[in-house]
Amino acid sequence: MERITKQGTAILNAIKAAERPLLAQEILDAATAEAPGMGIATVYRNIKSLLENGLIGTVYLPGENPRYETSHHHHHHHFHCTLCDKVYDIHDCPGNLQQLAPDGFQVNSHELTLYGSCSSCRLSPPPPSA
Amino acid sequence: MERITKQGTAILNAIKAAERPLLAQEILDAATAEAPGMGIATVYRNIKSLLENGLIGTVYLPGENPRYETSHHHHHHHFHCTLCDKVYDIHDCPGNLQQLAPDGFQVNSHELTLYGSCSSCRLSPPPPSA
DNA sequence: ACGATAATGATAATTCATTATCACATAAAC
DNA sequence: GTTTATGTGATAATGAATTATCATTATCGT
Repeated sequence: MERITKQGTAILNAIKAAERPLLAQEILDAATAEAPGMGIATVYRNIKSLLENGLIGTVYLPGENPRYETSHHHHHHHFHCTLCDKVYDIHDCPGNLQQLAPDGFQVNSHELTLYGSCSSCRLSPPPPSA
Repeated sequence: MERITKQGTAILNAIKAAERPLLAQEILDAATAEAPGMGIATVYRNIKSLLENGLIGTVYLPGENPRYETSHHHHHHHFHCTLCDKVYDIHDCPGNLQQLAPDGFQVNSHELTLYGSCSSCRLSPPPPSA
């Protein structure tokens, strides 16, 4: 990916604008608004390139496909809205959790996912089967 | 799965004895000791049945295939040893995490995974590429 | 022990996300 | 504007986990 294309630009713009981790399909949906007609293969090609360049990072949540967001260099967690399925960044952290582990176990890092309803869904819930 | 078979018994025994969540392949490995020659299809068939009967539950960790453990009816978390890749139950919990979410977000539940080295790996580390 | 039928083992098929292929379009260097 | 090679779009292929198929085996009520 050495050349600047409107598809590549749209993909990076979409990821940056979202300010939350997006699935490959969500990236396609968002970027298509700026570059109509683009395909999912282009999304995967650009994701791969952006990951290699360190511009974006991968977010894994339990039982879900990977999501991608702009590289944050600070520790953070995620909130998964069970109504709209959007995932938001949480910039707070419970801190050191060494205390939770049994004796003899050393905790080096942790991943935390919160589940519930996001602000916009609490104001106007999405239709049940959407 | 209405009949009692030595394969089915071996599978449930393996899951119970482990006292930690196992991958389908780990269940096969463990159950094969009690019922030699069994295949992975039998493991999946029995997992499905045990899930339907509520005897076991599914554990999803970020970026990993599902694991299975005996149904606990209490809230708990998991510790993933990055040296041996075993996953252990953690029976402690940081408690209510509503405070971490932004205003307007409601937290209903959470998932926490701790990463580090388990007690047995700290005593005798496994070979690097195992 | 017999018979009906559910479970198994081996393997093919499926599913679904991701990657490769290739003809065509299009950046960018000249 | 022309040239050259990279990027794209459409789609086939791949990889890996899971499920279906089917002939055979084994459970269990009789």
